[in-house]
Amino acid sequence: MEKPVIPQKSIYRISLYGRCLERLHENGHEMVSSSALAAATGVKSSQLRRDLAYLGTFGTRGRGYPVEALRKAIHEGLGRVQLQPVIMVGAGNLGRALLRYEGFKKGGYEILAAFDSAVESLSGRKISVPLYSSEELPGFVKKHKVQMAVLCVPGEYAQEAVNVMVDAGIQGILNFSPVVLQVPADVTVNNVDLSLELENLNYFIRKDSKSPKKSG
Amino acid sequence: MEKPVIPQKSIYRISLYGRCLERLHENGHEMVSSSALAAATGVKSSQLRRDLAYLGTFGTRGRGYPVEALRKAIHEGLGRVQLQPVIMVGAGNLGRALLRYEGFKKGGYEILAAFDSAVESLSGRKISVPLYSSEELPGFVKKHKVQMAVLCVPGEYAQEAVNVMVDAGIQGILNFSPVVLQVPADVTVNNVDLSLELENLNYFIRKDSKSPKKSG
DNA sequence: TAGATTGTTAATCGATTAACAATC
DNA sequence: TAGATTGTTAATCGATTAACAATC
Repeated sequence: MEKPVIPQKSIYRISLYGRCLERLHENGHEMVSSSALAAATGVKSSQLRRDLAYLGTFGTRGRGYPVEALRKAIHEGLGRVQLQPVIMVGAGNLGRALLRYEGFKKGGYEILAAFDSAVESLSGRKISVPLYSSEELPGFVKKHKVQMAVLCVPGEYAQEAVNVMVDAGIQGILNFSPVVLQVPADVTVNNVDLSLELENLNYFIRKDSKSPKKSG
Repeated sequence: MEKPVIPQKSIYRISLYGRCLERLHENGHEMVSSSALAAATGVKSSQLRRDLAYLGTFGTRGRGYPVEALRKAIHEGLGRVQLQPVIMVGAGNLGRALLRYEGFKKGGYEILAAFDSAVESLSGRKISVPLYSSEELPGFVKKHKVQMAVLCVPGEYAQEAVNVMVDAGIQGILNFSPVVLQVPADVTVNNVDLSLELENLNYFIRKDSKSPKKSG
């Protein structure tokens, strides 16, 4: 038995189970069956059980899963820490917007600072975190041992910014720039491409009925 | 030969090819090989050729693909229109942020209006599009024949909002609320779950080497 | 013609699902 | 015990890739 490599899609779903278990816990539920939890997250119960099997065995046959214990096991299995530091690279419209978004903090992610190549032009804007010039990025990342970054720079500067970030030690990048990034194999990039999502929706609307399903 | 059902993942990649072809066209390239285009978008050349095969045959053996003709064929194949109207539902931090994001317009998507349940509390904010109360949504959607919406309301109101939107005739929803939405089979939902993305990154950083790849 | 590159098939790989023995 | 539900295997499905004949 080696540590299993968990597929990325399973990781997404497992996060979803975790979130759902938080709700169940708040509502006072102590046990939940795979079919109930699966229904709440929109997956098949067999898929849920298989996903959980990557992390271990937590259920009781005939009974289901203990809500709170499973929630904890999932958080542990996903390697969640109390507060994971993150930097924002690019403080244009989208970057500043995301800084104001509360959702990150809830999940345990704190945006420590933002970096932009044109700090002076942003002096009028109120930003909730310290704003630094791009040159200070490597020093900051090393000093605060930041491993994750959100990238919101215009496409033409994205690769350049990534090279600097990776050199500085960033290992995970949530990329909002509409560009395919080149990174070493030990760096993870997750892309959120808003135009692509709209384009995709546009294709599938009116194609009605038998369209292949997914969940992003 | 029936119209083929194109998998969603292929649609994403085909959009990417289209974007890359625009750049090649601007740079004066007239022909491009599957391997060059594939390299530029980070896929295997055989996958690219297979993706294109869903739309038709556009290449010349021994030569490659004509850049401009392929670009046009892709836009047509994806059913792109000059200006697709979209509404924003929810004008909180994230919603207002996305309104300011320029990227949508470039792709041919125009956000016509925003809707929020607490219009009065937003009177101080400068918003680039008309802001209406939620009650006006159904009328607006029908009047302007809007088919697509971006959803940015807090999780607890999301399903309720979706029910109204679907009733009004919305067929495609880009969902930023961290909730699994229930919709009829003829409505398409694409989820962008920012916390989930960070959680996912967090799992894969430091798991280094052999992590399974994807591109979102 | 010889070299290059497509379009397409067949082989491979991985992910989902149904099914059921184990067992509470 | 009888009924319920897990954990896991085997079957199915779909997507990726290698390979190559077709052909410019």
